[in-house]
Amino acid sequence: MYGTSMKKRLSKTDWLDHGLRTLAVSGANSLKAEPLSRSLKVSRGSFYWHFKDIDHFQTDLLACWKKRATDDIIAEIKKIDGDSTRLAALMKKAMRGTDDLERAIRSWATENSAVAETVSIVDETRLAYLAEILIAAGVAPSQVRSRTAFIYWARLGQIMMDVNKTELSDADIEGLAKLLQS
Amino acid sequence: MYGTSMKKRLSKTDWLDHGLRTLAVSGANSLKAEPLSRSLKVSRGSFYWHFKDIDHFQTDLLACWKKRATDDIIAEIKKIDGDSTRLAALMKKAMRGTDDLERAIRSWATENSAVAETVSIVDETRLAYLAEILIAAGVAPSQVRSRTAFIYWARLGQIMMDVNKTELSDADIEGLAKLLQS
DNA sequence: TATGTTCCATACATAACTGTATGGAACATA
DNA sequence: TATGTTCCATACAGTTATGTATGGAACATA
Repeated sequence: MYGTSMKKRLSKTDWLDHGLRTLAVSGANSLKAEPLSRSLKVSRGSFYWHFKDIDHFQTDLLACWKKRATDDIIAEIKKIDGDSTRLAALMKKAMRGTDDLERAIRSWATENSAVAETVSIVDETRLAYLAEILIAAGVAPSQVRSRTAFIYWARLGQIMMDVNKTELSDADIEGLAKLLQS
Repeated sequence: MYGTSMKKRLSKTDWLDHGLRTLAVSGANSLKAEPLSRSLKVSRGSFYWHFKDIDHFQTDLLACWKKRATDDIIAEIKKIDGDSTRLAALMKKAMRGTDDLERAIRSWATENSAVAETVSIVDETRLAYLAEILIAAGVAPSQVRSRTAFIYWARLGQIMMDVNKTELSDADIEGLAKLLQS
């Protein structure tokens, strides 16, 4: 039992999971029937049984990511009561490390308008959540919109930078958070 | 005399200019000999006369962008004396609008390590420039690194967002700049 | 206008991927 | 174990790209 599972036959979900992994690791250019089949050690017959064509596969994949991203936000919102209302706490969790899948999705969105559309919707959800945090932190209403955008952009940009040479320390984040909620 | 120039024969520079335009408009996936030749209304014979192969073309294209990006920074630095030393002034110029070429380059870098390498170098140059601005603005040395990174990330993230639904007003930027140089 | 250089068209061989059609294997269940 | 359903392999046709080889057009200059 080496590798990832020893199942003989694949489900649609198997394909989509593998698709998301591939997207994160190799980018949207690798979302093709032939290479995907190879890496799953099956023929394209399997792919074309589960999906009508590449477009449908990518559409399903995108929906899969959207649901996942949205669920994550909802889970975060449910935790808003104690600690996480503080901006610094959120930033210490979110403003660090890499996110290959997010980065790949962003890159994909640059060349695919359907992806861009979905990404835009997810952005709205996240921005709304972040705005709530700022409001709860007591940021003046007139400042909420711009600061929310600024923080969100910053995380995005951080994700797009290849290596994170500039890892933020706790003190760094506390300093920034203090500014941004003043 | 319609369209872009009526020259009969193309130079290497013509090809590279067209490459950068294509990159900005259609993304790195369109940097292929066949489509590029089509849109220039010549055969691939022209392409393969000027460039050994696709890799060499892309390498030249990347060098072209790097030089341009670096020159831009140098030009900015030369202007540091009056107005531009103020962070707000810089942000009013830089933190607005779209930048399709930059966005396409970033997306490209996600899937091509050579591109990522070059982008990383350009990032360093820009970050160093931005840090100078913050220092000149009187930001405490201990805060310079994290705030520089934060601002740079924010511009990057802004570029990666498809439409700029959240355009910053002068007041927004002045507010943010005031925070970030305090 | 003759000539060498620069640039391009065309034809060919090769590779990777798409999508379809068809037969058959694997599986669950009666 | 018989049977219908689910899943996959294989073979084929078509598309789009790469890179090379070769001949010839366009150009500058003597």
